[in-house]
Amino acid sequence: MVTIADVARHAGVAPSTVSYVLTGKRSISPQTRTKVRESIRLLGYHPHAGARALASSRANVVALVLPLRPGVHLPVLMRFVTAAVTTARRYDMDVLLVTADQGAQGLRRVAGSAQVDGFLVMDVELDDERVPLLRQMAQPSVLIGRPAAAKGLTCVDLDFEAAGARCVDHLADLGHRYIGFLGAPSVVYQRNTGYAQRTMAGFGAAAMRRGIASTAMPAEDDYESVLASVRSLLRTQPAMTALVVHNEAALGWIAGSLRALGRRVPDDVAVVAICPDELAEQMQLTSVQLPAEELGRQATELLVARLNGHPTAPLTLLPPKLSGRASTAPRLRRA
Amino acid sequence: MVTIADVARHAGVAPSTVSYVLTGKRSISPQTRTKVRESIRLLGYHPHAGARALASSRANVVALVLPLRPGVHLPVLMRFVTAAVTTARRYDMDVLLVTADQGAQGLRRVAGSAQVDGFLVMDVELDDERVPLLRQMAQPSVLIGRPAAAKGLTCVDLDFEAAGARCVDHLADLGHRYIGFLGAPSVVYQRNTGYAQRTMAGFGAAAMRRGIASTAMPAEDDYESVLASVRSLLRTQPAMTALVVHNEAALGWIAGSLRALGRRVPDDVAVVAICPDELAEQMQLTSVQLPAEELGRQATELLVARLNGHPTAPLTLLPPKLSGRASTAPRLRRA
DNA sequence: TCCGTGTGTTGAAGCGTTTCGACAACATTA
DNA sequence: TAATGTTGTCGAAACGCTTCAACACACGGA
Repeated sequence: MVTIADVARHAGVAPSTVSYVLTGKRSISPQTRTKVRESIRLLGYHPHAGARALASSRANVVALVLPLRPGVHLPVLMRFVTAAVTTARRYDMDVLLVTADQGAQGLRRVAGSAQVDGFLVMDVELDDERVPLLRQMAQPSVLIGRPAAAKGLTCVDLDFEAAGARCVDHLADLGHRYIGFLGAPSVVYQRNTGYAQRTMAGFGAAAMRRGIASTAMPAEDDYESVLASVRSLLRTQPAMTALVVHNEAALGWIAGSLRALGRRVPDDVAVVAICPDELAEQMQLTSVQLPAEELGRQATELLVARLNGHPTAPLTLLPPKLSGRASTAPRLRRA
Repeated sequence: MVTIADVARHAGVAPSTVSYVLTGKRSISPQTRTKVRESIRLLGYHPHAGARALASSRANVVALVLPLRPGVHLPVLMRFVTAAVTTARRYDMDVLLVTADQGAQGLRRVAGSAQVDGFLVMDVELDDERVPLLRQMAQPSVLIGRPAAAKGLTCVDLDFEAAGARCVDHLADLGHRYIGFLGAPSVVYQRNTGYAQRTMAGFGAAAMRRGIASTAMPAEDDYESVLASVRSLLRTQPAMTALVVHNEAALGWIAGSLRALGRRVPDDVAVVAICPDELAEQMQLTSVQLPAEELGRQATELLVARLNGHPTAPLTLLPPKLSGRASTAPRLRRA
């Protein structure tokens, strides 16, 4: 293995000088710098990560804590992962994978052994067992999602309340007066999942604000129950001309269910989804995006900032973005 | 930070003794061992990963090189990842994520800095640019899939030839004499993708062996072209009573296409898929499993074996397993 | 009694970095 | 001219662990 001493000898300088060239923590004359750089290139030198970690107490690795439990939408997850890895690499950091099944136990181990400098935690629940642990750890962490007690933590999330409201506003602007909401499976609400409840709340409040009648139903993820939920919505509110859907698994059956009940999209019923843009694009649905990449990138950047001692806002909420597509397109001229 | 010296002092022994208790590389008396263990617990000691890596030249981390490019089936990928992480943890190793977009460059960096002890490489192509690099690296690697030049490498793969053959045998045993094969999109074959070609080869050879007429078509992943492919198969071979499908994206449209062409599954046409078991279960298709977990586990175990200096077979082929389901179920009594 | 043998423990020397204080050499100011 | 910065480089001391050679001790056999 090529060591820093080899490089130093080859370049005719002291090892510390090589180190300073590498880290840039002291000024080095241009001549020396290029000389050292050349030696590094020639010898194919790579600093030993362990030695570096030991001496600097910085591993240049962040832990990515992934759920991997049933019910997570994998395409979204992977986009997040990609974004996190890419962003981390931009700051010369690597990513260590910690799966959630290792639990708090795993976090403690990884943190205790100084293997990582910080944590990126995905899929946080409202009262997550890991949250108290994260708070008392030496390493900083950034959470995707918002636990109930977010005090002292850094969180990144889509502003789901605003997302719910944005759907209503869009539809209201198009002239709709009776709007339905098709939500996640009811277990999700029972579990006290933050984003689902926040979306509902935002939707409801916006509807009230705009003087619009709203009706909401949960939906399971098979065709039969989607159909049942939609039927129930239409029965409750026969004048309904628009539907907001916050349920990725149900999306595929919405159009079919409506058609089965004699309504066409978008002529009889407009549809707005809250889902990854890719999915909406594929089905040509107007949608509020679930910006996985953006969340991943921002979370990683916040973590890096904290690692460098910069203060960060405790909560970063991404504003929702709506993309108009065919499922609400030609509604401007309605009564 | 609690160091090994703190533990040693607390337990009244030398630091080296603590180290030996931890690693088990020398015999330690039961009394001393429990005493040390107790101190470790009490003080909450975790060995510093960097220091350990430096001293032992073992990082206890394996790199997982993931594709993350379009076209990979994510559910399968994630199952593989989970299996790899879980298995690695069983051997006290962690997993560093390296995405393929970092390319050979990334491999070199990670390897050079001694950050990892070995590589787990997924989604290997027939002539992969990383293969020559892997061969000359100090750290061992295990590949999922088989490059053309596998010499000097350790590979794990499903025996796709046998999988193709297994489908034919199953159908032949049920009495089918005219069988169709619906493959991946044609680009996949153009790309020289190993598993696709091997499956085809196995299918064809088995059909010849059993004296069965076979017809094959590629299929793109939208409904229209699946329908077109199926129609083309039926036109070429009107007596066809069974179909082998090696195309995950097409699976959802098979039954529909057949119905559109006036054939019911399984009464008129039996269907066997080659895909993850979960998918097949969901659609009630007889299938040859794509054992993601098993591949991940085996690959990791092979890597660990190599790390410990044990010799390993250059190629591990998992035998295909067929699960009978409704799509071929009641065919035993056919003419 | 002395010698080998085996078992359990220790001290010290690394492992390859970073970083701190020191120190020349030179530039700036009083 | 002397005092005071500045800039670029160096030497050496950490960092926390593993591991090797060495040692103390108890044991059974000659």
